[in-house]
Amino acid sequence: MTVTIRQIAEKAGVSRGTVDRVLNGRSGVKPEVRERIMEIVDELQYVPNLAAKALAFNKKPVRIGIVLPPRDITFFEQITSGIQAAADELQGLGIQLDYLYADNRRVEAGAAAIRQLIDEGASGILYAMMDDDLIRAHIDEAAELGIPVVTMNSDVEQSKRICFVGQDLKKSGVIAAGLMRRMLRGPSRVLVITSNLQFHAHRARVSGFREGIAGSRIHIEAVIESFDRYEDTYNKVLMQLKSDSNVDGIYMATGHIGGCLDAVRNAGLAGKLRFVCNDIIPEVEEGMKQGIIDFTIMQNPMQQGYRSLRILYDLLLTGKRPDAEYYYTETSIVIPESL
Amino acid sequence: MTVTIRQIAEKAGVSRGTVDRVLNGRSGVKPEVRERIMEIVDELQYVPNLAAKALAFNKKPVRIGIVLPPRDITFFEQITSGIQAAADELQGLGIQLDYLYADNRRVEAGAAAIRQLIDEGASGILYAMMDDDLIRAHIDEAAELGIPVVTMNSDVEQSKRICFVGQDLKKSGVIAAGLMRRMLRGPSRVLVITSNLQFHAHRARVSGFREGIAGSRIHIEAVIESFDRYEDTYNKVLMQLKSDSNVDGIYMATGHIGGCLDAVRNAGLAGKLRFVCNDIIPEVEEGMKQGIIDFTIMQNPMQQGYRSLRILYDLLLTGKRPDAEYYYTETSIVIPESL
DNA sequence: CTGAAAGCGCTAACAG
DNA sequence: CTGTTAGCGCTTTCAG
Repeated sequence: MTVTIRQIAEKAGVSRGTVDRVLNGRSGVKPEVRERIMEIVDELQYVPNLAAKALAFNKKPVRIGIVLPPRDITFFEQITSGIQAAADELQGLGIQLDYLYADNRRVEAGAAAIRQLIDEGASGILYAMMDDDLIRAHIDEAAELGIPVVTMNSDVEQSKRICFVGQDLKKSGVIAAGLMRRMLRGPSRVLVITSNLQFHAHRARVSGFREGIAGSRIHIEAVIESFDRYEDTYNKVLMQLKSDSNVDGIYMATGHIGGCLDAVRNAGLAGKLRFVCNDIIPEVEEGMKQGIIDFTIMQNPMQQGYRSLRILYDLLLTGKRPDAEYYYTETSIVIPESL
Repeated sequence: MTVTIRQIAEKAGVSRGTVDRVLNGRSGVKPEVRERIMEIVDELQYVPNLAAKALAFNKKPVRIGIVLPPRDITFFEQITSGIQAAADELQGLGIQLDYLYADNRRVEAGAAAIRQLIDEGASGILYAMMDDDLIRAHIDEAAELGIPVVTMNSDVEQSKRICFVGQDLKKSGVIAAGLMRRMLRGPSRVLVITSNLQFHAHRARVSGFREGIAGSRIHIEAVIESFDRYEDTYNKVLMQLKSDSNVDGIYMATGHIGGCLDAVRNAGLAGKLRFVCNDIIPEVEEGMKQGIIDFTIMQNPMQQGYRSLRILYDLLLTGKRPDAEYYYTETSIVIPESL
């Protein structure tokens, strides 16, 4: 028989109201009573009934605020669809979602969104935008007020967020190396392209790649910093390919994929060198179809959205704290046939 | 404002009991009243509240029976863990799970399990065992009694099961071909190994592979039927490898992977030919570590378990019918680094 | 064929 | 500090 709050109350000789107070850490219970109740709870292995809880919450649903970049950024659509999937499952289980879209190039916009959610009395926040001191301060403020914040997709480091859900950048670098090793079996030279080595996040993939090729006969010819711009990427890669005729592969860790592909095309090397990159955007699909890109490595963005919301829900409704500070979503190897 | 059963009742001038009867298709409501209520339901876009429903069901939980092969088959552990994950989320939401482990080599055992669940009054059944006429008959019987059956992992074709959740065999063959193409760029010959071409399920991967290599310079040297046995596999593959010195790759569609790996080893070809197989079992991990196997293709078995239970839950508790007859779980490409 | 009422387990507001 | 009570929305039994 499943144990209820009422049984605990009877066994402890108190009312269920009191048990509820103890269970939810509300103040106003004599310490000794609290302790006795806790003992009984442990002993009976009480597990709260979700349906009952959710139903009771229906009067005043738990509000979860979601801060996202503008809707037109396609990458986030997938994340949003994951959030939506979780929301569908959680439909009618005592929550209400408030979406806030903020300009992701202005930190003030992100901060303002958090502020707004705090003011409106949100119970939890899902934040998927850039890292910055101002943002950090706002997240910490929410945390102080007891509003848990989950960062998603890109972390806000050193903040009081409850956990981060996103990709394992280093792992994707290691996988890229594994793929290269399978395609380039003899002594060979590869180019690694990244945005900006000053950022930890960008270095992670490159260092994973380095680790991954250790012990193989693959040599990194150069690491090119492209700063995410088409021009820089195109020019630097093209120059390298022209000056150096023995490049066997390219690992595009981060940066402007279009610029890189064009450089390969104009160097007349399309399909002649092995090419591994990340994520799937139209340019990548195109490049795969043309046989320029061999593999792309994906971080299940749907899963990111799904997990983030679930974590917040579980914390808010069942009190279950996330079991880790970092939740890495599945890293998968993709070829067009596997989509 | 969310609309409730009570509002519908008021608007229709009846009691909530009557609305409930209509909503759940129970008999004993005058046709005209039923119709009027249905109209209002549509008009108001009524969505039942899950928490309330689940809570009410708590008196007499919906019982879902799960028929699985014996616990010691490791492959099924992953499926079970997926079922468990769904069960955890559904904890306290009005269901109760009954696991039944049956000998998967005896159809009578599977049939008896279904019979038992029917007799014990299960509301839904998850079936993950072999296909057979006797099984089909039992599934159909359950279906007639209004007990939905979901087949998982391997389908029971032409039965009245509500849907099937499993892998897309053909797709995995196509992916295998895509991987081979990326590793074997020149004219090359591959061996395809399968269990038994008489079965549709086994032919599917092979035909997917054939499709996938179309237009490439890969040629299928031979399709070997191994009948899942170590001996057959070992002997046939070894013989082929010895008699034929120009095999560049092996696609192990189904069969005894251990036998095949040993044949490759003893032919002195470990690491010298490209090798793609399916799933991940200890032998495969070993083969990957030794550099014999390049890629393995996986069908997320956890997802199978998770989805299956969710589908049954949604059907039973919210009345949402599965949107498709076939649910294919994600097919993913795996190398050791990506695990 | 239909209505009324009790109850699923928990929360919250109000007394005391 | 603690007990009581009235719901949350739906199902189910018992009358009528």
